[in-house]
Amino acid sequence: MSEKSEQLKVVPLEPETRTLADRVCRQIVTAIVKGDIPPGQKISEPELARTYGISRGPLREAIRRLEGWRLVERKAHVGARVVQLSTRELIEIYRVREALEGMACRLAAKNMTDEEIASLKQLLDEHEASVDQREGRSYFQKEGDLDFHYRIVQGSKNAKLLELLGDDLYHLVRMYRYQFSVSSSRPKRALKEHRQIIDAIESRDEELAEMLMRRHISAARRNIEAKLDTETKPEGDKHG
Amino acid sequence: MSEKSEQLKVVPLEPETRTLADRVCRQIVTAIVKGDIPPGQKISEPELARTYGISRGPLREAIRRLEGWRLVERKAHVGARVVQLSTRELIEIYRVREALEGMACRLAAKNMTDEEIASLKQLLDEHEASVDQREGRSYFQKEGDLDFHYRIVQGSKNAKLLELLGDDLYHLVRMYRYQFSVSSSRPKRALKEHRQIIDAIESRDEELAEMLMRRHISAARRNIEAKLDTETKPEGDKHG
DNA sequence: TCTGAAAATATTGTCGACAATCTTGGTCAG
DNA sequence: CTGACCAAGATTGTCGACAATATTTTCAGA
Repeated sequence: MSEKSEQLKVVPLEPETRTLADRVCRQIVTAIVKGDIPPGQKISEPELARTYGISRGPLREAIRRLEGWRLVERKAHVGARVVQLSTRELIEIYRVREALEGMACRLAAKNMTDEEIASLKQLLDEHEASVDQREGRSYFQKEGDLDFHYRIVQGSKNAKLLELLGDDLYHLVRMYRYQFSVSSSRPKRALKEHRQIIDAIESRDEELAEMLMRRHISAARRNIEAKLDTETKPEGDKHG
Repeated sequence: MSEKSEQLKVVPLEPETRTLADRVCRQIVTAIVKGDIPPGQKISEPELARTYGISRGPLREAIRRLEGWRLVERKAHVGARVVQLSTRELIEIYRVREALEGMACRLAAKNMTDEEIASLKQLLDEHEASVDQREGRSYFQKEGDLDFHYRIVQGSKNAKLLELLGDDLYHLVRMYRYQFSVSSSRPKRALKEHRQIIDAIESRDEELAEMLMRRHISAARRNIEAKLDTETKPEGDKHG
């Protein structure tokens, strides 16, 4: 028996935990994103089923969902492996983000409510405080940045955009950040760009808002490209 | 050129027909897109299992995949229903297409090979012939148009873009076209825009290519919006 | 020792049955 | 007559077992 047996069933706090597959799916996502299940690792159905204490049925359902979110890749009669992001794929993702979030930002400039804008500006204030004191940096780098972007997408009031970015891409971006523990490498610069973006949204300048967001993401992509170049170049060709 | 003897069996013609779920999934997609299973209809697992002569296991796998592609919506302990596109969702999809295909077109201007460009121009010639003689119109309206767009996305050489557009969006667009049997309503105009786009790609003008594609899709969206307005306004409220 | 094939093993795909949950229809109180 | 409650039916979620396929191991021959 549990002490908290009186669960308020009206509003489920964690969305969709009504079935075993939902719960396990969430657990596996966390395990993959945080690196507990390393990329490239094979996912054994019997093993994971034992681990989580369920049958293979719901587990396969969960794995299927992860496959839809591109977190694992599956081949018939062979099995599932956690995706291993190549630099090429990472760049591709940022190109997609530039397109989708640019549009989201344009729509947000049109559709965001004044309350949402005010709340978002407040969030940036908190981020600034976190950046100033060093200990908060990791938060901003890992999750806070995505919080900002996520709110913009929500503000676009476009459910399809939210689906594509939230389900398909942000999981991968988070996984990448945990894996390579990539720092935004210039939190103050990023924060300044965030402020420019919210200012453009506040003045309802759709054109400028989209352009700033695209430049913001494009800069992040080029930053990654440059970092990867300097890491691979000095060592020269490897498979000689 | 070199003989293609090596590629005979390497690439399977029908992708992924090795398992029951794959085959049935494909069948159901066709049934849904063509309207044999009408939108909003409940999908009964036992019934469909009998229909296709398989067990509920592979069928659930297939349904789960359709859910990932947003062709059906599922609720726990209730079941799956074929999605019913609202006008709002359709407009949302076109906004996403504007963003993604605009980016795809920009990348295509950079990455498409001369052979791909030549082949695509030839495809447009065929489309023009089809438009001139009336009997070909339906082809151009239904599938040919998407052929053009699909090739642009392929030419972007961005696998993520291809995934998102091919898996998530084009199914829905096709379904919509079959359901409402919506004519492109101006095939000659669309064809002209297609030619402008491929010209921009050929001259490697990324900026122009993206802009033209965005205007092309944006025009299609506004065309739908206008058509829906004129259809709903004059007749007034229907469910009185 | 190395190569190749065939058996052995392990994993995934498929099936039928049972349990949990939702829906439907009917009954009874107000 | 209306509304709520309850029971019966149907559907989905879950489980364990069996079949089909891929991978590994073993062993014989060169």
